[in-house]
Amino acid sequence: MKANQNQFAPRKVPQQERALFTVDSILTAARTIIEQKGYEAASTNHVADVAGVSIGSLYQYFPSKEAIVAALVEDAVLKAGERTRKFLIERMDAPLAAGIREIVGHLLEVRREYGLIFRRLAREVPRFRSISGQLTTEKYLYNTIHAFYRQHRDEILVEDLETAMFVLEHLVVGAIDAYLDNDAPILNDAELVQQVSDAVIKYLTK
Amino acid sequence: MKANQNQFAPRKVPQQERALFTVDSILTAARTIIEQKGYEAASTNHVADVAGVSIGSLYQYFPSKEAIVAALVEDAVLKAGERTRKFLIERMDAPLAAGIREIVGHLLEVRREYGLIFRRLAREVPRFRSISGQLTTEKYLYNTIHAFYRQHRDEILVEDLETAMFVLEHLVVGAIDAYLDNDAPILNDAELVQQVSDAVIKYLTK
DNA sequence: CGCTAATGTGAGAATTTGCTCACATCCAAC
DNA sequence: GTTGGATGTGAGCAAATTCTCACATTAGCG
Repeated sequence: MKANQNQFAPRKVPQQERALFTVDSILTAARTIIEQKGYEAASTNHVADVAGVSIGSLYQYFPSKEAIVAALVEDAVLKAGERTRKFLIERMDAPLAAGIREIVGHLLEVRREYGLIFRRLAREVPRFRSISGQLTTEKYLYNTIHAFYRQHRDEILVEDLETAMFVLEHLVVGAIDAYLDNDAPILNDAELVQQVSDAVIKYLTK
Repeated sequence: MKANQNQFAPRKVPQQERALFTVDSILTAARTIIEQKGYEAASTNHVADVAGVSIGSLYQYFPSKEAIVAALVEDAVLKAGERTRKFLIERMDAPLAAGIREIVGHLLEVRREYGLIFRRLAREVPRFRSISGQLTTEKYLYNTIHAFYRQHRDEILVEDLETAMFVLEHLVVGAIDAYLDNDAPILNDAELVQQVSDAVIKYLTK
């Protein structure tokens, strides 16, 4: 029995170029619709319509609606994760305060680009909460950030670094997401990064 | 023309006691289902079923599925808001640090009780984002919290209090919501309140 | 009791959803 | 050019969903 066949695995791997284009159109359409109107609005027929392909083509490559979403999440997690990982490694030797400011700024960028997918899908669809809960950029990068903090362990006054990291992670992401969600923000990117970084730095070192 | 008739307004106001009970059953059922299985699972038939009333009764009092949800949101906003407002007024003269710790603790309680409704509905259903975006407990209480901070203006080093409040609000709520969402938290209530309060206090006063 | 309005019922109409399948078209290799 | 597999199509099925409506039941009141 092939019980191990991932239920989200693509049905067919595109081999010709036009097939690749089809798959890409579907993913892009799905992402656009979900970002703009939410998961509910992303019916398979609508996705196929926006993608400019027939519903049949859609089901040729994706076994179910959820498989499309799973592909989106996976893509976002991988890309955002990899990008942040590289960024962090480059900054590994930066001074604590400057490093934190850069990291927060970078996180804002990444959340702006991929955040909607994470937020919408991870929270709207309970089913995906577990996926992104385990794979969310932050957890994926736990080790890297942990390493950065350990690098500056002597400057950090907080006793329990693990607990602090949990709080910090959600403090930062919470503020960034709220800022991005806000239609009429009372501050701009630079100010947000400044304030959030300040809070993090003070929390860790004072 | 009655164009101003709220699209979420109840169709009929219950007058007899059994009708009140019916309405209440519907709201309770809807709330339970949404909290446990999310918005998608709360089909009108299912809600009526769980409530123990017929689908016809449901539509006698609520013009649409969204009207039920709107009623839930409104109720949560009002109750949570009023509760927090009273709490804050009582604490208005508390010392800054102690006051903040109590406020964060209170916010954790309130979010635990009503947060699922806010989070699920506000984020899952784009349509309700605007409602709760304007009515969310925090904004509703903006003035009260602002007054508390002004009470301690001399201890607070942050220059722009409005900006700081925006950041703080989402910092705190972000961390609390993440904590409540987390299935296997690495800290407990007291520790969370302690850490979050610490961050707030340091951010404001150092 | 008898009457009326309030309340409750649930089959099913109308629509939407995810998804299939029989068929048409395209491409690459010989 | 022919052939076979890869790709694309869209009518339409089955199930689910929102909501209506004609009717049944109940409560309150003279």
